[in-house]
Amino acid sequence: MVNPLPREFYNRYTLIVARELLGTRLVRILDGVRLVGLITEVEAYIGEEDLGCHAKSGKTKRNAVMYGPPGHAYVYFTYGMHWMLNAVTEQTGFSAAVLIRAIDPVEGSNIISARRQGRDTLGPAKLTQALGIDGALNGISLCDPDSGLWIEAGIPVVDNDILTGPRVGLFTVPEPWKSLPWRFRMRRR
DNA sequence: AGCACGATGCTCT
DNA sequence: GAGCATCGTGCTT
Repeated sequence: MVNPLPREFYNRYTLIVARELLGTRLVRILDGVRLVGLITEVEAYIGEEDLGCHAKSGKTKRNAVMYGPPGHAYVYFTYGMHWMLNAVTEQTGFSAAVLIRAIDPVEGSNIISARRQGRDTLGPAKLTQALGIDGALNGISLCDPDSGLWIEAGIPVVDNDILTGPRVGLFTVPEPWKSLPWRFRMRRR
């Protein structure tokens, strides 16, 4: 079954998309094998006004994908060794995205676990490493299965099972951006 | 369970 | 040259 969320899903206010991405299924075809994880934690990054967002200084070579159409993957490299996966949101020309921060493996768990050498997939760089996501996927469409990476509908998540809080790792970002509750995660069992 | 730290290289000023 | 939307290890409590 291959049924990616449609582009219109992503073409909405980023906080709505972020909230609704919780509980969806992140699907990766790696070496012909299907690896799937439930998305359990995300963060919203919204436009040039948001001083925590990569677009805060305008369009650059790195962040260009965020200015493009919604429903594409914005994958960037940081800390000298880590790849981060984002889903581009809102209309073309507006720079916004949702960072995928954690997944719960539900298909191909054995392979995911092996790729992680037994460690977890709760962290933005951990899940990209687990699923073999890197810069080669920057800019691909999340609405086209041929890309080898997409997001499908998953399980329903009620508000009561969601925790919000400030985004992680924005050490030098000024207020109020540093503390806005733009991180969403599913309550741990 | 929590904190400190080093790894490591790309991007933008 | 500074600054990173981080992770794993190793040490302390």
